[in-house]
Amino acid sequence: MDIGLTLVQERGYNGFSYADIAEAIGIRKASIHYHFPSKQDLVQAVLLRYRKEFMDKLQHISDQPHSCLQNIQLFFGLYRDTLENNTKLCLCSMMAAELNSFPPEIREELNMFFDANAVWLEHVLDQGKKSGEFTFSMSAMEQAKTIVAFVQGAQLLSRSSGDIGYYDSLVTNYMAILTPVNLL
Amino acid sequence: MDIGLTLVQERGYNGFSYADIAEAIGIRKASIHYHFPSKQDLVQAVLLRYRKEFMDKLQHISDQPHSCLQNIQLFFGLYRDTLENNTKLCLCSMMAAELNSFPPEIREELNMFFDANAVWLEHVLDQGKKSGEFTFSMSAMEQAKTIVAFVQGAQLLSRSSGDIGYYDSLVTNYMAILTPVNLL
DNA sequence: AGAAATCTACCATTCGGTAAATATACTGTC
DNA sequence: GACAGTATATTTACCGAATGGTAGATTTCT
Repeated sequence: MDIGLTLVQERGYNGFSYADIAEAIGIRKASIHYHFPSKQDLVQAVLLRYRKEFMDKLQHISDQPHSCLQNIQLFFGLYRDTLENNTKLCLCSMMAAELNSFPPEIREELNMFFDANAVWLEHVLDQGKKSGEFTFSMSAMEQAKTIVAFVQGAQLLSRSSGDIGYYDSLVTNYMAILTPVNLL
Repeated sequence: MDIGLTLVQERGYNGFSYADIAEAIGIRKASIHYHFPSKQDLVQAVLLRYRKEFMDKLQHISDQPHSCLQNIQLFFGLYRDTLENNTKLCLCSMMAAELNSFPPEIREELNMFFDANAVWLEHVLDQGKKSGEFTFSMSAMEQAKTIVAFVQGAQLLSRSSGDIGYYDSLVTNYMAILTPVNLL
């Protein structure tokens, strides 16, 4: 599953095969089919685990006594880590690009991931707005969704540019949008 | 090339084959290989044309006597059109997702597309800032790059959600970020 | 007649997937 | 602790279909 995850993030669902995983592990294709009968079973299991682990990471951030500003920065940091680790993309944006290769169940999984991101951000944004750390005119949920869209796009463009500094710059600029001028 | 473009936008580079195009046209595979010897030749030609046509559309917008606000809205409209047309993605974000399937030449083409988007936006933003239509603290180019990242992510998430209203909502919110409060 | 385009008929390779044999690991019994 | 029985896992050896691609004959257009 680790290797499957990496391969989807790097090449996409249609860009790797059972043979690739088998070779990476040093095992035979059929052994993988024993655990994951079809490729979609595999990717679904990987997706489920990915989403759970990502949610745990968000929860872990929430559990720490951070400021709202720090929380958002740590959120962007999670997506930066993915990019930093061999310039991978978020599994879910990768799979969202290949959406038409998947059945409805998997599509719903993807939307659950994006929604969960937005809900987590909503809380942080709501708190931060009250504390004066953030300024935005729309609702916290609307701002949250905008950030999710932004971070996915930022990751995509940064990888394409071949420079993680591109991501950092984009995030810095979005943080400037979010925070009151006098706090910069 | 039309069909090739559509197929990449809908399924991705690794999600279609020469046979798919042949069937759609009602022609044989070999006939396509006559015009485009390899699949990468095909996609490169499609990409080149796509970029050129998109630049023409941007130029056409610039040529009209629009306000800067209208220009940005028409920009978002171009990406909306793609989404509206059978929920396709921008060719370049689709290919950027599958970046590792392509040689450096194609990767550079993709970055040229994104850069050109940013440069076009930069002009509009710069003008709009001076006219008071837009408010942002960073440079026009930085805001432009942020918008490019945002619009790509917005398209991806909207298609995943299966609701073009998702895109509209995201764009509306980003426009609120860009424009002074009193002008809303 | 000559050029351009399309055709038929292939090719080797890879794809996801399966059946059946074999090997490995665990478990209760004496 | 040795042993048999049983699940678990991995293997070999396939399968049919699809992949990108090619050679050469044939058709179509100018």
